[in-house]
Amino acid sequence: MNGLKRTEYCGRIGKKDLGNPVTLMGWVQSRRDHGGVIFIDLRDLTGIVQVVFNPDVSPEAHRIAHSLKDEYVIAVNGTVKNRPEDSINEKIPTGYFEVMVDSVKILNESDPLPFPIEDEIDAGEPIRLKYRYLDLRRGPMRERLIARHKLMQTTRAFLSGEGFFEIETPFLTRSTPEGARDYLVPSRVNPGKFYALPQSPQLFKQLLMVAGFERYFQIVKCFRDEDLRADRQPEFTQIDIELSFVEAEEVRSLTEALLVEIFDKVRGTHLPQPFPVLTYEEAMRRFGTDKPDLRIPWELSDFTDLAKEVDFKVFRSAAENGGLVKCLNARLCGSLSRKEIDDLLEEIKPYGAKGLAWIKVTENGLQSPITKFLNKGFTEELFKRTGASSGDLLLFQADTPEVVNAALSHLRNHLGKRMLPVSKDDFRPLWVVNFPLLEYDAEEKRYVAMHHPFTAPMAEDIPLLDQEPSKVRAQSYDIVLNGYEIGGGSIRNHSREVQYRMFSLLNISEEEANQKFGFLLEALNFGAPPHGGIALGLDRIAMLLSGGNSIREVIAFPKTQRAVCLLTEAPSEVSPRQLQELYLKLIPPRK
RNA sequence: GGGGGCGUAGUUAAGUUGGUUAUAACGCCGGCCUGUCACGCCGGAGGCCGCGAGUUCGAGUCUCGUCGCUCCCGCCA
Repeated sequence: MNGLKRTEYCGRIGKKDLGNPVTLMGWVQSRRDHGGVIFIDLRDLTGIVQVVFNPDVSPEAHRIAHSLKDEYVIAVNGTVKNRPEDSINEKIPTGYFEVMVDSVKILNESDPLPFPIEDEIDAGEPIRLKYRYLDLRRGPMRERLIARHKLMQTTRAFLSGEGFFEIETPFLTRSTPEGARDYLVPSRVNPGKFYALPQSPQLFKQLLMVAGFERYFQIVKCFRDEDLRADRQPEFTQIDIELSFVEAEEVRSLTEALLVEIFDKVRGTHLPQPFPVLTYEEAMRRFGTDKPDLRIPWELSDFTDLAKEVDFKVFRSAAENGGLVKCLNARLCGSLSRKEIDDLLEEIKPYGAKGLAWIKVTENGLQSPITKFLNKGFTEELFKRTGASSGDLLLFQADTPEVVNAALSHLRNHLGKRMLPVSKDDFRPLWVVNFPLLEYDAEEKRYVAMHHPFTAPMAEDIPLLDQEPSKVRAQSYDIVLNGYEIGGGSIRNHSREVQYRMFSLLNISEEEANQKFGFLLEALNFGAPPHGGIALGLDRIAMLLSGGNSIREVIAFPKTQRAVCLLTEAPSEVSPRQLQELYLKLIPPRK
């Protein structure tokens, strides 16, 4: 840069600089050439300031300014001046000042851009991802990544202050059964063997508890080779926490304090404590989901008992065959037209819904195609259980419990966000606790762990492990915010016996358990303290903090839904030589 | 694995019942302009209508297939 030294940032030019010489460096945001005087908005990390090239002040600088184009990188020397009174720009923080340029140096040129560097942009996501380094020059992207930085720094400061140690764990580790599909890494020095990238540092953090660190945390990448969603990337970041000598309540109150601190420090939002705590059973009953969005003040009510008595076949057969009949009271949605209500069925078909029964509550009574089937007892209870009043819309599902809950909770979210003033500045956290320890996997014909296989059952449910495994509740907890699961954890099994019982319920023999998890099981034999922890989804928290709809917006270099990086074009083919070194041979994909 | 939406200049979009040379805005290139800040004015270039078949005298438009992006279901302990 020929010994040039920047003396101030563009966004920080102010009264203090008036009359002083400054050297600024940055990018050409825009050029306004009046034939005579030329204005440039110069941008750096901190903002923009107008720099002025006047041929009467410096003919040489003015000549160079003619050749400047968008996103050229330049250094300017000049003097800070007040703008003429009629030229003040109130829209930018430096709008009262400008820099009259004496000399300018072009540090680098730029090709014409694929899209403009502006806050509001209408370019599509693919082009933004291909040129992510340009997309990240835009103010909103910069702010989101800076907020993410603050989130990480706040977390580190808070947890360090609480006596936690940040300890790294391996990325090249062993593949274990259960859970998500692993990303595998072939080992060159061990032909035919593979590492797996961790789905989470779960086992290592438990080993750190056995090692006596008592309080561990890590901000760490995790890898899961599963299909992507707006809130799911194949590599994502967790705030991973584990503590010894604690029970669930302590992990929860620590997590609450951390989240309160994060929301305060990063966006100045106060989260009221304590967070509500719902059992899994209660969440499913009242909201039909284990991650309800509490910004929507609607609940479900159960009519399965009464449905057995009514003359409406859809209701009665569901109720008699182990299904559920539930109702969502979409308050004040009675204004929806017949067609709008019919269209709702399309919304819930993906969840297996086959129909949608509805009742409008009007001042003149109930209006519905199904009231003629309902007996008096049913309609009386209708008001009691749903709290319905005039103007409300009651939506019914009668089907298997899974379909009923999925469909109604989707309608609750869908209609709630459409009909209610649900704000992204409104944050409603809650805990959902005591999930079932196990769920039956019909495909594999065995139980699988709902959280993970190291989760401890609730002490009072241990007797049920043999008779009714599906009724056993876990000492587990999810933290939910505005309909997103932003974290989950549990108290772990520190007893080797209980851990073996868990494996046997999962249909994993003692021999297999020893082979695959032997290192953990053995560690439990050497004075493992009672311990538990939680993992928070940093990307999702960052997304919610910045009001986004996708975690891609808070990840510097995210992947597309096909798990491709449009910037680097990863994944890519590799050379035959690389494959040979790894003793790998490709099999063409089945058609 | 399945369902929905989208794919047309560099970018974002329009494009009628299938019909002449595929439009517009921004951007880009050239010229003019000494107080603009979405600067303004004049002129110009720029197209594999995602790709491939098919129907048709004729396809951006209709059909089938395929690829890509996206949202969702399954999947994600």
